[in-house]
Amino acid sequence: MVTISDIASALGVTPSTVSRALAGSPRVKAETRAAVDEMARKMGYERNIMASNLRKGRSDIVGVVVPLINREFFANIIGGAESVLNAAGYNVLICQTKESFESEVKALRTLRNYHVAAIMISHSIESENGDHIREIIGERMPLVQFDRVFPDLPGAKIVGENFEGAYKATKYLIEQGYKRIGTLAGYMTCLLYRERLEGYRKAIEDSGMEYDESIVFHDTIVYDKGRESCLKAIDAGCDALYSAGDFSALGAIDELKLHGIDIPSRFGIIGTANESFTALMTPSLSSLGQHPYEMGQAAARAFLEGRTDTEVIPMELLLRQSSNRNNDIQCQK
Amino acid sequence: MVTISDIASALGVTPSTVSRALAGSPRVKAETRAAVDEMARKMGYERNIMASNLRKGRSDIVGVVVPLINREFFANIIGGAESVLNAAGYNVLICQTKESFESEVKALRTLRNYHVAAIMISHSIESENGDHIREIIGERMPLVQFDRVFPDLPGAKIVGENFEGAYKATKYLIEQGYKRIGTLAGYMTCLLYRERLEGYRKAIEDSGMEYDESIVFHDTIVYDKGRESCLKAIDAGCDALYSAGDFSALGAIDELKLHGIDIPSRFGIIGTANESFTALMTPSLSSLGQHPYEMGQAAARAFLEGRTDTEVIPMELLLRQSSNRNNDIQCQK
DNA sequence: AACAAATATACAAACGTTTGTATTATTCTC
DNA sequence: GAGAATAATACAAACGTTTGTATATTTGTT
Repeated sequence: MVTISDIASALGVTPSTVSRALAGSPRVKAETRAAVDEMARKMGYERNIMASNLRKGRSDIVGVVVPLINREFFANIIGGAESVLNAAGYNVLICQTKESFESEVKALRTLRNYHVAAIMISHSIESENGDHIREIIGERMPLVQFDRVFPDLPGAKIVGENFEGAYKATKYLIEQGYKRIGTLAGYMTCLLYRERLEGYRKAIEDSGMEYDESIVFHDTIVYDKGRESCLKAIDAGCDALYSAGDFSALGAIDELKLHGIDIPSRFGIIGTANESFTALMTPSLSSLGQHPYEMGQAAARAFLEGRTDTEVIPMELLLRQSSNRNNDIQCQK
Repeated sequence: MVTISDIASALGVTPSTVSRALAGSPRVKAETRAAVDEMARKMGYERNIMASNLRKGRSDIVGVVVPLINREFFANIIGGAESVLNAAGYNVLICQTKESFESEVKALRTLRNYHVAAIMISHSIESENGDHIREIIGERMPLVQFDRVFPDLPGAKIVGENFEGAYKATKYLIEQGYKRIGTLAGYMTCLLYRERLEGYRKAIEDSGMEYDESIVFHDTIVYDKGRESCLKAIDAGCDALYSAGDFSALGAIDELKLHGIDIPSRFGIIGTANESFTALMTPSLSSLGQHPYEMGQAAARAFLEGRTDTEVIPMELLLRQSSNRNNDIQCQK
């Protein structure tokens, strides 16, 4: 590996001059800089980032911790964050926790050992509070939380418009004439699911219906749970569901198909997250879309600008067949 | 930040002893080691990986370069690689090229500057050969290529069973009684698409059909191209397509629906990659499934074991509705 | 008890940068 | 052309580890 010292001795100058030349410092003469650049190119020099970071006492790595990397939602968040961070000269180290608390602790430790420039995290389902995060990253490391956030932690937060979104989705089901609307509500340890549930509740109550605990299905976010809870919902006389996730909505649809219950004429359903399969299935699944790419960008910008406020990213109700009882919309992709 | 020197002075020993104690070296007395561990824990010490790596002249980061992170196929490869690498004490730095040659060069440079332990790459579509890879990473950096590989580069290669897979898929369409089978063939700059095309060709010729260039559609791997080429295929009298990708197959299906051509009775289609939407759409799309998770694991193991051979991962034909003309299979998920 | 062998720790250099300070070379002013 | 001001470069320490060698301590042998 060729170092700045190699370049320095090749040119008969000192490493410090080479370092400054490569950094474009005005303290080195233009012709010297040119000579250094030329020699660096010729010798195939590439700066050792570790050494550089060590000396500078900082890193150009931003650590991103997500529950699952193969969820489109998170993959797109990472993509958005990456685009902004790369442009600002940062690299992204991705850790996935697979929804495990233990993995999350391990990931945070690793990132801390790298002395990363910042940590961006969406916590795992198993994490009930942010104590471990606070404890591991300390006071000085910039922290940005996105999507799943612990409100009591310091630092910026980028969240979806969960309350309003769930309100809109539920309201829409009501307007379509569905009479008994349940919800697949997700994990109550996560603020965002609590908010969605509140939005659902408000919509129900605002339209004079009764909020009925017996058709609120908790912890329902994966496919199997969706099927299971849908069966209970059918038995409880529901004719619609607002699901706080797309995968549970998918399970519900398969369960409905199994029972020969037509969607959307006899049963309506709206999911959340706008995973790409929602548009492709039959019937296509209406979904409360997030904007993950923008969310990732916002998280990155919050770090770059040193902000510590909470930013709310709008959610958009994407209407497809699964909730189109009155057949009054053109189905979009 | 607390360093080994802090621990050392707190205990009245030298940093070297602390370093050895923490590394579990037999050169330090058991009680000293215990004291050091205790003090490290008490002071909240975490090793500075940058300094460690710099001194040791090596890194515990493995760089993974993929075209797109939000493709399930690649996300699962990353997941597989990560599981093996994490267990071996490595961390994974992910770069996505978005199919751009320029980004690929930049990513490789970055990883080289980090002096990563190894580079695992699936090259972008724009990369026509591996010269830039060879040039940037030099002789000494371990290289593992997966899925999209340049055969002339040194190092391990993990590839799908492309020829056999495409052969199987095409053969199956023939056995279902389709008479004029075209192919959405992908990019001929990629070896894997050339191999799939060869498999298709062999299957066609083996069954006494004529290999017809006019129904081989190149560069067809994204949705829009799939639609476009499918239209041409219809005009050319095709009644089936083997698509080297799932997204192009999806486009084709939408085009067929638009023309009211029933699938699978009047037109059969099989895609490749087993993206999860294939099982969810209607009609569900038969697909030549890869095993990306296993592929990622294999790539990681090839690096860990220092292998430089080529490993072939089987492909599995997943039969669903889109090719089920004779209605002779139970549709699986 | 004296010496060798072993064990345990200390010393110091090194990894490749960056950067504050010191030194030398150049330009300007009168 | 002497002195001041400025520009350009050199020197050296530092970032936090690791590790080869040297030193000090303990143990074992006769």
